[in-house]
Amino acid sequence: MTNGKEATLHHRILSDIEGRIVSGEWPPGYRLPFEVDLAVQYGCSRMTANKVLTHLARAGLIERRKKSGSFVAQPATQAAVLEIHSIEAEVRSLKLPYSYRLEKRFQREASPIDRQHLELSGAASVLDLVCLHHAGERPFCLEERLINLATVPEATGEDFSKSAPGTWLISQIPWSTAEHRIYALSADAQVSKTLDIPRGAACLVIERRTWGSNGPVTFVRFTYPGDRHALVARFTPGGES
Amino acid sequence: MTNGKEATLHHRILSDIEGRIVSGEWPPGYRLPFEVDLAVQYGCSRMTANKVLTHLARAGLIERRKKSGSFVAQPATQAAVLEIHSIEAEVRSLKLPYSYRLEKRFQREASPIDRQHLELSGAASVLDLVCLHHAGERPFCLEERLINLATVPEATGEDFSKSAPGTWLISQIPWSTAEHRIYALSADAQVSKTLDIPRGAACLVIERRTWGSNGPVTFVRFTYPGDRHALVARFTPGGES
DNA sequence: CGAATTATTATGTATATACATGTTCCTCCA
DNA sequence: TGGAGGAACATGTATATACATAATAATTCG
Repeated sequence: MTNGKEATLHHRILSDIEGRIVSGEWPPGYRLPFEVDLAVQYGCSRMTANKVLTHLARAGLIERRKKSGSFVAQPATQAAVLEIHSIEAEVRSLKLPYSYRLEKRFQREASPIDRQHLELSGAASVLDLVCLHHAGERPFCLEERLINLATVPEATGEDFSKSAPGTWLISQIPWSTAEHRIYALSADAQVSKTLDIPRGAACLVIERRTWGSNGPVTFVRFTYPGDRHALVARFTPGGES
Repeated sequence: MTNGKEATLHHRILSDIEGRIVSGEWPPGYRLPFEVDLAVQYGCSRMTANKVLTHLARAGLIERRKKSGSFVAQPATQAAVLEIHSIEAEVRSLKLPYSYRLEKRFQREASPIDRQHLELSGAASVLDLVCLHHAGERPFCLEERLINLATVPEATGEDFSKSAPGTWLISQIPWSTAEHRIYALSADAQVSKTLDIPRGAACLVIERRTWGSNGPVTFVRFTYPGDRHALVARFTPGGES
């Protein structure tokens, strides 16, 4: 990862061009040399140059147009990568003992609000869970979750009293599409009591909607005491780390 | 973009394999067929199969090990992509009139706190800006910014009274690395007055540190009234949109 | 029997080649 | 003059080939 030096031709050319772009030597809109010219310049075949340019295009650094050539792209919207770990991992990275408790567990027909959260159109059964994650003695995060039993019927047989539903779900639906909404909220009576924070204290709320290949899987809202937690997102031009 | 159908061999193979992985047919840890076998199976050359697997590896769906083969990866940490637009674009997407006002502008030697924010070790001059972004009549976002004059000396000549420093900086340093910290905070006296919200109201705070190829560029803190703003982040297994 | 050596295997990188495809530009003819 | 048609061009995709590299399996020898 420290990347002592990947001395392949591919990497050399790639990082050279990348360097020229991020340094501003080749500003947005600049037309870079044609594939054949790059090939001559770096003493490689066109295929290799093509691969590098394809790579850069996929990374969003350049745009390619037939006949016209390849151009340095305009960095339109900053796209930062938000890594979302499991809560247990988060707590442990703070070097605090982690514990988990299931507060409530209902199985019921989806209410209109449930259907809205899960983006369901018709009737469906859902599992409604409320869990509390602790870091040491103090509550760390409140988790309110809906599981769509149409796509994850196996959830009926799980009681989630010992381990959090998030980790169990990943074993069931390993690869899923997700959409997150992040906002701030003042703790109401319920939240302030559950999280043991003053009423009105700022909380960071993360809502996540998850889809598998068979449709909506789960909706979850994490509520964190705002002064005890922060999300971190990163962006590097080339991608990679 | 709607992707009517990219009927290239590459795309066919790619989406086929991707489908098997996200559907769970090939679960995490599963060893997929060797390149030569895939080549036979799809009636293509090994080079083409290799390209597809390389693509999948870059997208993080598989891991490759020499001699052993390629394996479906464990989706360790959910990595969602957070698209951060300019504030003007944000406001306009809400169909509200946007306006901008510069509140303060200082040039000074970096204080210890400035240096900490910009991750500077030695002495340096900085530009300290406070701006207010409005949506319609109401304050939408408070921007507190430090600009490192060592890397962006041109900023001295800009007064930022008409347009926000963010957009100007992008024209100076188009490609930059950035790190974001997102958290919730209760409005103190200062913030509540500036944003015209009750004291103690929850705010969403986004701090961004930016580096160019010549070092630290800027540090900025955006403070949003929490009930009026949310961030959205997405994740799709293959990447792409 | 066990350690060192060698062979095998699958991926990694690079090249030369071929043809397809979408643009642009130029030419030629009505 | 203007527009249809085609040549030129740059990228896109695919193949066959070659050799490098890393990891494992097999073999050899002290």
